[in-house]
Amino acid sequence: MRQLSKKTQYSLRALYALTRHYGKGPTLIQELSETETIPKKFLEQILLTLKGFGLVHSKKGKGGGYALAQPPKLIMLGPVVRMMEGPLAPLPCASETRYKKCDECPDAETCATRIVMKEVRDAIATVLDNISLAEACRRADEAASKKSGAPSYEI
Amino acid sequence: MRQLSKKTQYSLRALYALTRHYGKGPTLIQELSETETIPKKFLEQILLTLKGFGLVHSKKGKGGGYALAQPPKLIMLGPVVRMMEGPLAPLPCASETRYKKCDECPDAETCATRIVMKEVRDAIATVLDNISLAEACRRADEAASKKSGAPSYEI
DNA sequence: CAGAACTCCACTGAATCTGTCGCGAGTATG
DNA sequence: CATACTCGCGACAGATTCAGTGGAGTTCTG
Repeated sequence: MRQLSKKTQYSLRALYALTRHYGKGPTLIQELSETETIPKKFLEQILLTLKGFGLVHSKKGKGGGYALAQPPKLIMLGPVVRMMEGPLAPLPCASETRYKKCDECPDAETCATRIVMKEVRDAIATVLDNISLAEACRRADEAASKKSGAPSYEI
Repeated sequence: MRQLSKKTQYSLRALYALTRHYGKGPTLIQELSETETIPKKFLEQILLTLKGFGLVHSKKGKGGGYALAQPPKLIMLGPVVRMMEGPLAPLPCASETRYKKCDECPDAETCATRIVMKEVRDAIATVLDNISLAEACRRADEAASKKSGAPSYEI
């Protein structure tokens, strides 16, 4: 399947950073850009998009910056990926959220490709719609602590 | 996730057609192109690629054409998609078959994105590596007979 | 008001996708 | 051998998308 775009990768990385910073006030684009090594202007664009979807909110002026609009437990990865990449399904005609008839096959119901890709979509959605930002960060921390041998720490 | 390319869609359609024709001698590019409405020259290119991977074989001259190189039961969709699209994983660093370190994250083992996308990859692979061409065609036929047998809603 | 920070829109260079063109090469048949 | 029939192969081109840049503008705090 095709790679996730940089935009999505950066989005996720930025959101993880915001998750770790949740409850501690807004974070500067500048800061996110540096800690996550994301081109600043590109990140700006991305955060703007995320804001458009209501995932984060921003504050202008001194003391401003970006913060998650909801607790990280409530933000699932599925919607985030959908925002940046479009439907999860490998084909529009296999999408649940944004179905679009494909002009190729005369009959969608009996199209073998569609049937299979619908299953793929469901598999992907099951994973992404059941992991929250908080959970993803927790797993990363878990992996880190397992690696270093040190006990875990909570979010 | 990003859409399947036309190339992959056409590949699958062509392979389904060859599956249905399996054991009945070679099929002409011309014929495949017409019945599946795929641009002929493009299809030619695609079949050549598939041949390169050993999935089909061809015969030139009169009475020539293309045919599956193996029984359709033995050809899984996973490898086909991998041939045309590259790794199934949404990120190279989450790929099993073609792992490639991503330059972004300093530590692959504790990268949250990678951990999640590895799960996505596994989910996709589970679906695609367990459905053969034969099985996919069977399901489509099943859907077709169910449709004609039990009256359902028309589009 | 000054300055910090986000907002918005346009633009560009590179890559990839989706084909198309033309001729060449191999094979069967009479 | 001649001929018709098929695939083989390399180059090329238009459209679209990606990834990133630039610059002017707006809003908020002190």
